[in-house]
Amino acid sequence: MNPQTKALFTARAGIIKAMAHPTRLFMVDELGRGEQTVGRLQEMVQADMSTVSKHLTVLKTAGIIQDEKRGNQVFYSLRCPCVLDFFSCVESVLQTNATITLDLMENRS
Amino acid sequence: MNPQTKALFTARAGIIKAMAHPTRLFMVDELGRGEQTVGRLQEMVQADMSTVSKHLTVLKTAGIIQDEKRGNQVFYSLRCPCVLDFFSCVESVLQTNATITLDLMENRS
DNA sequence: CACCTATTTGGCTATTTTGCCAAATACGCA
DNA sequence: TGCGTATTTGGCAAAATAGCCAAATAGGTG
Repeated sequence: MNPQTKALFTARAGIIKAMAHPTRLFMVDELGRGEQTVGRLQEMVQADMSTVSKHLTVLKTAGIIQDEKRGNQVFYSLRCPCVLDFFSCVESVLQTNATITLDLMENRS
Repeated sequence: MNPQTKALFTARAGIIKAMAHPTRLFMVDELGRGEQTVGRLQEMVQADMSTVSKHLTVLKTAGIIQDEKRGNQVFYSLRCPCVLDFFSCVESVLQTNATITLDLMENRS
């Protein structure tokens, strides 16, 4: 990998890494249904408010979500909704994994 | 997040996390062009053979790639080629990020 | 079997990531 | 200005990840 290729894949991996956490993935999924405040998201994921805020910062820094302050609160929304497309592939990988697991349990190929 | 939802998103994040590394992402991209041996991949990424092997194990454990031993060597290939679809969205996020950056530099909205 | 090539595994340190608490900041309102 | 609510930031300890070396394993061949 030459330096440019490496830089390219590091940048790409950065986007993916931002989604690579259960809480952040959940929030992306949730934001796919529309904007939410930090407080609402915190209720849903049941973690410390500061933890939620930091996760949101990670997603925002990656360019996946954006924020808008309105009055007292901050509304987050997806900036690139195409990230929702990840889910269908992820599901199919999980599906395949599950199928193989069953095959093994039942002594099939 | 109830326990089941949490388990679901942890599983989903696991797949994504496996791709969230420059070297692994590069290898997935490369495998999108066809199977490769560990040695060939190592030449391309220029890392220690054991490092490459471990990265491949991560991808394999996640169910993204599969291996097949033929004679002396091990051939890896994509198990779920849909992961290649990630790239187009990732590119569009990077593109959007770059655009915004330019806007900022030029004092536009 | 002895040797060579290809790959994986064990082990260890350095680095990064998480998540909590406490403190700071921002905003609206009396 | 002082107070209450919403959110971010600083700091830190625990956990997870990355990458290297050395050693082990597996296959092929003379």
